[in-house]
Amino acid sequence: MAKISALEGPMSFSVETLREAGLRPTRQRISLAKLLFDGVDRHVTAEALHAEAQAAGIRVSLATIYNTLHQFTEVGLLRQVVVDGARTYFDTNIDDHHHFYFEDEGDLVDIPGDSIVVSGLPNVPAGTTQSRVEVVVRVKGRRRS
Amino acid sequence: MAKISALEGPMSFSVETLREAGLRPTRQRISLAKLLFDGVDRHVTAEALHAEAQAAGIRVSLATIYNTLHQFTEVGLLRQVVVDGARTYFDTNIDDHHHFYFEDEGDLVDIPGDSIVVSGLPNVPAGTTQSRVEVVVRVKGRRRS
DNA sequence: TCAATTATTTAGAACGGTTCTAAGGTGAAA
DNA sequence: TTTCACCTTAGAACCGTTCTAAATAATTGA
Repeated sequence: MAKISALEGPMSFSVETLREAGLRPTRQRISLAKLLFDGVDRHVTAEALHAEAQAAGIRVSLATIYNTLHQFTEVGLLRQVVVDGARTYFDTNIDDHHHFYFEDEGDLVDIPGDSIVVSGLPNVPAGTTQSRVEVVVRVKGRRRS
Repeated sequence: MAKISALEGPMSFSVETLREAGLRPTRQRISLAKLLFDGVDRHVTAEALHAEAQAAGIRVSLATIYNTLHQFTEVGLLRQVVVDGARTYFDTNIDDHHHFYFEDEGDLVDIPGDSIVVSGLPNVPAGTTQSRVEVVVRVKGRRRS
């Protein structure tokens, strides 16, 4: 109880964020939040986050990874991105922005929000509301590094 | 190229186009092509096309539906659209265009190609080539009919 | 503090769309 | 026709994801 503060890292995330979202700050959620919100925008799949947690010595089941990713998405801490039918990506950048998707590598990269402008958007049909506009720039080939 | 079936009879489309694409004009492929390229742009899932074929009295297995949809996609007769992690949509409209996706109904609708303009696209990383830009306008709620 | 209460985690089973397998069927060249 | 490469098929396998129900952990209240 008194040691929770020792788990908090140097970044902006705090256990208060979880409490405010109505989520109990459990060991698993705190550890995963630390991995995810380390200050750098990230795109993760459930499997990838699970592997990363294992490697970091965090004991957490795959079911909890899925639960946590969905709960974080529900409370607006993450955003789900669909670019590949085979798996689901979660993005720690929840601001308006778009993506490069590297088809050959299955890798997703942010395009800064103010660079792309979409104009000429039609009105949505009566009875519906626009929830968001997604632009994916699909890219083939291997990046030079 | 996109609207051949609207200009020619469905029979000549099927056989000629399949031959040119290097695909044998089998009973199954011809029947499915007739369903798909009837002159109206369509978005189908494998399961939906299978059900439609059954209803039309066409004997074809689900495996063949999948094979055929992929082969048609490879030769440029169809385009694959990813909007929902749970299933794959195939679009008979292969021209440049974008989509409305009705999240509550799982339904995909074309937005005419010339209405939306995307500007400010960044250059793709060195070593890669842009394969396509996809815009999906996600919509919530139920359309009034 | 320490039950009592409630939320969370978990292993493993189940699920659903898609792909694979290997055996039989079919189209086309000669 | 014969031949053979291509195609179709049923059913099994696959794989990411969700579900289940039992164990565990966080919180509440006295």
